[in-house]
Amino acid sequence: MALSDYERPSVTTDVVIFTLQDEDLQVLLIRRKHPPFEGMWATPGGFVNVDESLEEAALRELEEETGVRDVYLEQLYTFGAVDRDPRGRVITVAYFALIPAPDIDPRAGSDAAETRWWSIYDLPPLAFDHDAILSYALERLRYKLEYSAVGFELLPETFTLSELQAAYEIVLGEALDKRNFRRKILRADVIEETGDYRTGEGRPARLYRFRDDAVAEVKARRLFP
Amino acid sequence: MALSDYERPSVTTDVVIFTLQDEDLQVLLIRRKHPPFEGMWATPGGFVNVDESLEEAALRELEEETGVRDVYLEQLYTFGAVDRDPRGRVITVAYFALIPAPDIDPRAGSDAAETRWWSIYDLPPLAFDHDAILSYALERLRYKLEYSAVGFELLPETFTLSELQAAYEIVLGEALDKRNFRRKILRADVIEETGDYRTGEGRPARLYRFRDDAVAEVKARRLFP
DNA sequence: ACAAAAGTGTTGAGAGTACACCCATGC
DNA sequence: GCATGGGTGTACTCTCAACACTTTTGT
Repeated sequence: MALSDYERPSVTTDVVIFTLQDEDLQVLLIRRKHPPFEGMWATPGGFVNVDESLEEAALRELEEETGVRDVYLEQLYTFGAVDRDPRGRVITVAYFALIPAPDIDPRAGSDAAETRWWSIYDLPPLAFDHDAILSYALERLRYKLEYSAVGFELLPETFTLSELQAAYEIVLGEALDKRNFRRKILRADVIEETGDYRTGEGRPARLYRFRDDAVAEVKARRLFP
Repeated sequence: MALSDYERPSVTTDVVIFTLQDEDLQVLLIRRKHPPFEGMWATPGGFVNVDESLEEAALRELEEETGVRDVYLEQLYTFGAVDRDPRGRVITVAYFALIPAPDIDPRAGSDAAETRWWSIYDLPPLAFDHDAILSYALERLRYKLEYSAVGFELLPETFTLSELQAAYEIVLGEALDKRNFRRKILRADVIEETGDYRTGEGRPARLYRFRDDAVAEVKARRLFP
């Protein structure tokens, strides 16, 4: 049985790139300047070369569009409906990336008329099945935020507890109690003081950093014992 | 940009098929009768046709090997390392399936010299990266068991609480407290009595069934409030 | 002095965990 | 009547959730 006996689908990766900006959770989208879906918006993505892994392809897309490397990247899901691309059979392996706000440097991609950030809560018309990809990415991000420490990937290296809490509130879409938040995160032992303070209006705030050696997954509450 | 401008990888689905049998968690494997990895064991899988979705391909593989339909099937992960298949670039979308013990009917597949069940805890040498696929599948199954109700998919339609507890113990690989298990599962309100009893040695046991309308996900304990 | 944001404790409710004996049936 | 598996309750600990005032700085 030779591999060449089969008609092959095309394989792409799409990367949902999240960041926090303007007190909002935003994603990077590219306006398509060719049919199909001309003028609609899409997540950065492209074909997987035969000599690169899926993750390498996703990282390449990410760097092409944002210039960033070494960011959080996680495989999300593989979308493979027969008719998801009218040009032919295209299977896409979706990833999501989290980048800290200051590292932003969007660039116009080769097949894009325009590249910009959009609020995840207020999206333009999307090409292909990218609405499903984005809503699943948001669901996964919220879920992971609740039982792991991915939230730090959206913040700069040092941050105040108020900034951290605001990040969680933006992503989760709900207000959190300040005292409970602080007690819980400090007890989780995943951050440490830098010793510095951030000044501004009001009382200066202690700065913290994420502890790289922290064990940041918490056991889920079991439905069954 | 035409789709044909790109050299395409091949795409397969592999299905990790779990069942409970002989007080053990088992997976269905096929002995390869052609190179590469001739004589080693592999999960059922095959190429995705251009006119079927990924899930349809996985269901087709599942039915070809076991004859079962309408079982629990969930996408696991997509494995896309460049060198995972020595014959060329093959990306595989892995699924896992849970089937109740009585529905077992393994059949010899076209490219298999032998098909049989193996304990997930005592596996033969595996082809490709199927050891990684199986260990990830077990991890995911255990994880889902703890916060959802997938465990019922491994049992027949009616079951006793002792049978349910034994299923959980086999999958999780640890003993559970009988009183706590019963209290928690009954309070979760996901099963109901059928009114019948199973007789045998000892006192007859109440039979239960899964409530289809049950809300079977429990909120994970949050790391952060 | 006042505006603005940082920081700090307690209490009540619910869930988890550990643990040992009686019950109903078949033989 | 005894062997076998089914079925039951309580006490302690820990985590969660709700809730308001004081502290430190800049202007």
